[in-house]
Amino acid sequence: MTEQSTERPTLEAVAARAGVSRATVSRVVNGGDGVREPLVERVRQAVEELGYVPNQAARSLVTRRHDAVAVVIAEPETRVFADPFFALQLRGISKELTAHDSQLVLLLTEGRDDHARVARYLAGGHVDGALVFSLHLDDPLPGLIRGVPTVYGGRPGWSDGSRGAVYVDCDNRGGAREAVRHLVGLGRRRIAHITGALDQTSAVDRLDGYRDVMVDADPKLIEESDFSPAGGERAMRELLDRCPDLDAVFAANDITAAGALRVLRERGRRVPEDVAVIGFDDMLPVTERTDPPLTTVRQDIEDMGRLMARLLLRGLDRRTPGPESGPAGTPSSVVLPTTLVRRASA
Amino acid sequence: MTEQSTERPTLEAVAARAGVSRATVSRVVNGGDGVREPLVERVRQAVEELGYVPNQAARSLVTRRHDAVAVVIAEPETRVFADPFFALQLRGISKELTAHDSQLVLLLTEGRDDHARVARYLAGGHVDGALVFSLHLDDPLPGLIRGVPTVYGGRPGWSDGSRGAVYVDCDNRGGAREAVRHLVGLGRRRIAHITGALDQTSAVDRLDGYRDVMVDADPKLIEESDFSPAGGERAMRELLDRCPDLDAVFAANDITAAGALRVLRERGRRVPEDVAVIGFDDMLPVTERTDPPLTTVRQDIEDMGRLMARLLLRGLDRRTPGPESGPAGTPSSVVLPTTLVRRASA
DNA sequence: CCCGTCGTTGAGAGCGCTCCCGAAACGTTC
DNA sequence: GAACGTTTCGGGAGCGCTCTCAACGACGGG
Repeated sequence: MTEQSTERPTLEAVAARAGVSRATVSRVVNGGDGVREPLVERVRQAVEELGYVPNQAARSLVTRRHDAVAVVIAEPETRVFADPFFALQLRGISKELTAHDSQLVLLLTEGRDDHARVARYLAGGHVDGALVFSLHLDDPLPGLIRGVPTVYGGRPGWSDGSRGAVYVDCDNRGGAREAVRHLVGLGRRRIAHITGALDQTSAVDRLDGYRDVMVDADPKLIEESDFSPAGGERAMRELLDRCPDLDAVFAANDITAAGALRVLRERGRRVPEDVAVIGFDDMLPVTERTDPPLTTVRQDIEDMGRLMARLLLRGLDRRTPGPESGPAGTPSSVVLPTTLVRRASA
Repeated sequence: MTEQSTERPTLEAVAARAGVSRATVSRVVNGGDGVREPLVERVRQAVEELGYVPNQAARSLVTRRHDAVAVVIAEPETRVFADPFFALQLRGISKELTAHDSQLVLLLTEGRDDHARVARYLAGGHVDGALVFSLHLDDPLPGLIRGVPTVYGGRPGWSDGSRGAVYVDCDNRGGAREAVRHLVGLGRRRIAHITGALDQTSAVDRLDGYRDVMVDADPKLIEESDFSPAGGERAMRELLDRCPDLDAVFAANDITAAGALRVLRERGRRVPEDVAVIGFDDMLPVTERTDPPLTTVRQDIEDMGRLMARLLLRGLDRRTPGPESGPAGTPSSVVLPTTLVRRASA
């Protein structure tokens, strides 16, 4: 490991070199308003020569800002690693934070009762805000988060109507409706649905969308699953046994659909001739590699991440100016549209 | 967004409440050595009552420690999201850091020339150390990192012999040897190899391992690829066209192997009867879902992450005690063993 | 009985920065 | 030309913490 470099220069050192006061250097470093041009130049040069970098610790000690936000991923392992969902979202978040010179502190919960640790960290005031992925109805985390501006990824599912929580989600219900309508448009009548894990609002919303179109659907056409490939396979087998006459399947996400496709092939059903299949998410590595390529409902996951970060940062900015900028400053939730991507499977 | 909570208590406040000095409270908060038991108790209670949490900024200002390490992922998008490699490694790192009360600051590079930003951040002394994934031979990042203890994920590939860099890697070469030997043991003679991206040491090492066993291999049996599913498909087609008599394939990783399997099926070759296939990594979501299930070389990715963090933290501890603990304190690189996991494909 | 020693506590300096405020320099206006 | 803004800059306090050092008893040995 490389050795620690020599002593880092301080504001004081820069001031001395530029022949000005600490205060002036500080002003220049923070934008340079109210400092005359020649001085600005002199200070800039001194900063350059000494390779000065502000000490963030000293800075946050007085400003009480940290230029850092926490990203909390409180999912059980399964989903996090089964599909690149979070990776994409992180990418979006990272881009937005970088653009605002903020750092990303990643908190992964380890096991069931690790929430307290995360809550304590957030309460400790080490970050300016938090982006929380907590899509499960029974998740205790939201209740534990106090005193930290928070934006949720996906509509949180607590019972008392998401009491003013800010979240970013995609139009799960609308997207599901569009998918099922498309199947109807193809002349399919026995359209099955493999649900996601119903302790997540996304799964519930997609099911609702399905029901919106299939108002008098045969309940036997609905099989509960869990967003996993194995779950998709299981559900597909179940459905085929129960309703051999089904002619279409709307799966709650792509990897579930991929599992369904495997079972359909195994059972000798042709896709899309015998059974049309539609997924959800449009995870490219999945949808483009299935056989046949998967028709699906696209949501722009990276964009959701970016938007979450933007909402949070905006809320943070709002609390700086003026005394009590009021609730007008708090941003509200956003629901992003989805689009149907037609490939070969439906 | 929830409102910021009220003013946080300071050391001073705790001291006042416990009727002791700031120094004593500090001692108790940091372990309590050299403070008599009754006082410790009184302070502990005051801390509890006020809900005191140390201000990390103030603390690092004087200690120059941050209890945070940066994780730098400088991969182009493709690989990061194609397989859950980094997600698993992050999990391992996170576990180890959590156990040492350190935070994880995630830095994703955005695009080609974002290295400077990362280098600047690391040089800024905001973190105690860095874990860097930079597996490409031409990556400028390692050269830019100065003055921050760093552990690399995967053997860095710079030309001048990894000048003392500390890294954690798996035994790519040995694992490849074992895989190819296994194929030989199955009686296969025309064993092809689909390489990974050869600007990464892991790909080079696996190729070397293949060559170790196939000392006089027909060069036509080696096809260069890039670790991607699409690349695997392309390479497999190429190989089948060039060497129709091949009876086995060792692919540089699992998703490449999955691509190869698709092409083999498409071309009517039975696996493993006509062509045996082995992958590398043992990414469960991939290997267990291919048809047939994939024989592969397992590396414990999460463990690699954990080990990287442990190495870094150990190096950090070493620099605290005594004046000049010397180079004996610097940890050295680790190469983890691999194991062959037999499934149906070979 | 005095003095050195040890263990325990508190006072105070200072980490590097921001920001308030007052001084200085420079117009502007009547 | 005096009185009064208006910038522009520096002085200095202080953010919350750690850590050195001195003070202070208690205690045992000479």
